[in-house]
Amino acid sequence: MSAPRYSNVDPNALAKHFDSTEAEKRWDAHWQALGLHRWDESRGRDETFVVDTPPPTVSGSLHVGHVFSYTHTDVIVRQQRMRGKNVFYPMGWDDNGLPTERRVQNYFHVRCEPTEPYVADLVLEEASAAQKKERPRLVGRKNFIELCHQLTTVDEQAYRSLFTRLGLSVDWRQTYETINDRCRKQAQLSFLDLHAKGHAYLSFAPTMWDVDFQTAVAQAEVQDRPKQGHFHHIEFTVEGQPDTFVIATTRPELLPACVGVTAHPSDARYQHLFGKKALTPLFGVPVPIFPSELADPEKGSGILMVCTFGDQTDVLWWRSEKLALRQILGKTGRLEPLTFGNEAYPSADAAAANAAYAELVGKNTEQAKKAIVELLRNPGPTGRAPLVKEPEPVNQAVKYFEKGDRPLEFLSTRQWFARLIDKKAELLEKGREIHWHPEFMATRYRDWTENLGIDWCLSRQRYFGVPIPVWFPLDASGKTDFDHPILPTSEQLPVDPMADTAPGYQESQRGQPGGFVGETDIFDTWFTSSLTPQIGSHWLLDDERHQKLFPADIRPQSHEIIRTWAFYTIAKAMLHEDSVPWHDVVISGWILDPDRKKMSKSQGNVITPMHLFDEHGVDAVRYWAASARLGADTAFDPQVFKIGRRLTTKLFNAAKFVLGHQGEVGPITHELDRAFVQKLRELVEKASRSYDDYNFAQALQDTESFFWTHFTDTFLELAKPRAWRTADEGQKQYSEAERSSAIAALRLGLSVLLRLFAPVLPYITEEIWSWAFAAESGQPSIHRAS
RNA sequence: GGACGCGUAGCUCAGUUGGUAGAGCACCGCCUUCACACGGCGGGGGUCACAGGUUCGAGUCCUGUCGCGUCCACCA
Repeated sequence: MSAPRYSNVDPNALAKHFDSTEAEKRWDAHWQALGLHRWDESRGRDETFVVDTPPPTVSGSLHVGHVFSYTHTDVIVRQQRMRGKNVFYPMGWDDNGLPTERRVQNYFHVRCEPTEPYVADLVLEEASAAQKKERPRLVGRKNFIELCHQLTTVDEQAYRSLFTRLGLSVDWRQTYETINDRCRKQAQLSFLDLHAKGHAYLSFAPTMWDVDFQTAVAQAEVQDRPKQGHFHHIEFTVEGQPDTFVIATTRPELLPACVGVTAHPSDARYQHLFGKKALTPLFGVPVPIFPSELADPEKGSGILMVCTFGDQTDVLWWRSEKLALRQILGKTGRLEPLTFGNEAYPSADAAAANAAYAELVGKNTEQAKKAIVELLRNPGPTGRAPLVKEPEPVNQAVKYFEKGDRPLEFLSTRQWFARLIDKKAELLEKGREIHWHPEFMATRYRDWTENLGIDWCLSRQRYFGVPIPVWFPLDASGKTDFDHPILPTSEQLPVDPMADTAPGYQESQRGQPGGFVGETDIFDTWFTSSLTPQIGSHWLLDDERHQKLFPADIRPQSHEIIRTWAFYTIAKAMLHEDSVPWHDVVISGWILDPDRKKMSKSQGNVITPMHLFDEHGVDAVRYWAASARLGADTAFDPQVFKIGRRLTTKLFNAAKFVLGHQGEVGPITHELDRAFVQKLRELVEKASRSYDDYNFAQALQDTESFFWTHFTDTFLELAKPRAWRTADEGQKQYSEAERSSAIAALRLGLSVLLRLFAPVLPYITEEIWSWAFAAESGQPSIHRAS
């Protein structure tokens, strides 16, 4: 048995300082040559670690928040790889949705018009200022998608170079764009599966509608914003009675859409009115007065009008009381032409009602509000003005589309939904099967799921996105038969029903009586995003691969999209395969600027990340990111980069010392050395436990603290005399055994600490590893050393 | 209005099952000794948001209050 060989370095041959930029390039190339980050598809599920990477929205803007959260994932991934796991770490680009749609429209000065035919050889450049003054060019959906590819390819490159520079150990062979053929196919397969299982349905029902984007929106895309409104106190009369009462409303313009009046059943002021009919002022429309527990006697006058539709509660009352549908608002948010005195809009005085409505028609809600207030100032049937006093300001919370500028309206439109309300119990159960990091984030999922009010509205009336793969037959009179949708086979996907012919028909039959029409709507972008685990695993396209990659191990994401991305992903996995999509969710916090505000582009406080790498070194930036606990918001603090930098420098210098000693390395026999090794062992156990719990911040802190306190400040100084083995001025002369024990302990300590630091500081640790340990261990990269 | 998180040194943050308050930065002083001045050694600095409670003992557990943040909430 030959003595093990040990490699040394000549400290004088090494650079005085660690050149991080040069090392980053060198080791990136090394890892690429080794294929270090590649997923090995031949290995089984149990030895594989699968990441459901968040596909960033490709819009060309990158900020330090990306650096922060993606580093968290990479630290976890690198640790798993060192544990011997076969890592599947893909990258997706989310180029499906409104941000891309807007950017492409702007850049090329085009508009998507699904009815436009496809132009095979369309070549467009960035539009000039002069071109942008003209009308935008109309292009078909397929051309629009191609333009999207053209533009996002550039953006993807920018993202990739940032992520590469950051040292993300992504397997770049596993990339996808959410709008590419395969993802569109998988989204449409998902729909076919939901439809076949009865989870997807078509409904003509009131849904939340954005009048600017002119599309339906889902509950998850809605946010409340404070808004100042005005209470308008309006007097109603009662049919066949002398009674009157006053309602308070912030939306007087919906008076023509009033279909009922309600108050709390125990409200003594109004009990005598229940069962009677009220007559609306100006329009003289008789509407039922009914009691409802949902009416709050404390709000306004305690009695209110129900309109189609002022808000979500109106929808509830409309359903439960089977009230009439009088929809005055059109999809553009303006009051549509209609006639009072017919069955839908009955009136005691049709002529007066139509005259009043003529003042409102064509106006938007704000304009109509002003106009109707003026009308209500005129004397009514009682001889008094229905507007009994001047409007009073009131603060209210109003629902907006998260990307919209005007309040949402409730319109009755045709939409596709996925059934979720009746599956809350199962959804909650799946949420409990998943481990949330930090744990309290599970509450957000639970609360959202428990309070879900409406099914998932899947359809959007937009142009760019994944088309809903459905056609409808037209009957002999040319009327659309929505009850018998025509679906493609899975082999035909992806399809665009506006461009592709319905199965069993000729293209010439499009729009003709007895022919067909294509569904114009596209999917909610979350419909595709909620499939990222299945997109990674090639669900329904490659069964063997799917078995090896699904469910995934971790889903990294931020907390504000628990109700959307996490929720819908859980819902999809449950509906499709009755499975969880992943076992663990790791939630990164936000980066706050020094004033504790969230960094965002719109607030102009974004710090672009690239220069941080040049200035501090990638390892130092990663150190900053990894110092933050999962779920905790962190202030942007350049001071922490400096600490990270100091750590890499110290590692560099300590390694120079430890590995600079020539000669044999003996067994660890000295008492001091054995004590050190014992402490080292305890550190490894503790840090490993932390890493296993995805608590890398704790592992880093413990390792760092040990490194400074026990290694450099204490043990290294204690071991120095023996390592040098000098006998200056009467000092003790150490034996060869004492010397070689010290060297062995120092090398062991360094090698262990390097490996504990490696997930966070991949470059400096790889650099030092290469000096000696790579040759000794036969493992050319520390990132595979266990 | 509800839920969740946070509140510890001037700043950024740790504080495991309760057991005498910690680190780094910043500040002050000393030291160029052969891994490192991108260092080392030493020092000052805190009513642990506030008020009660449990306990021999509370930064830690319980209750309440205040402040900050996030998410949610039926627009009268």
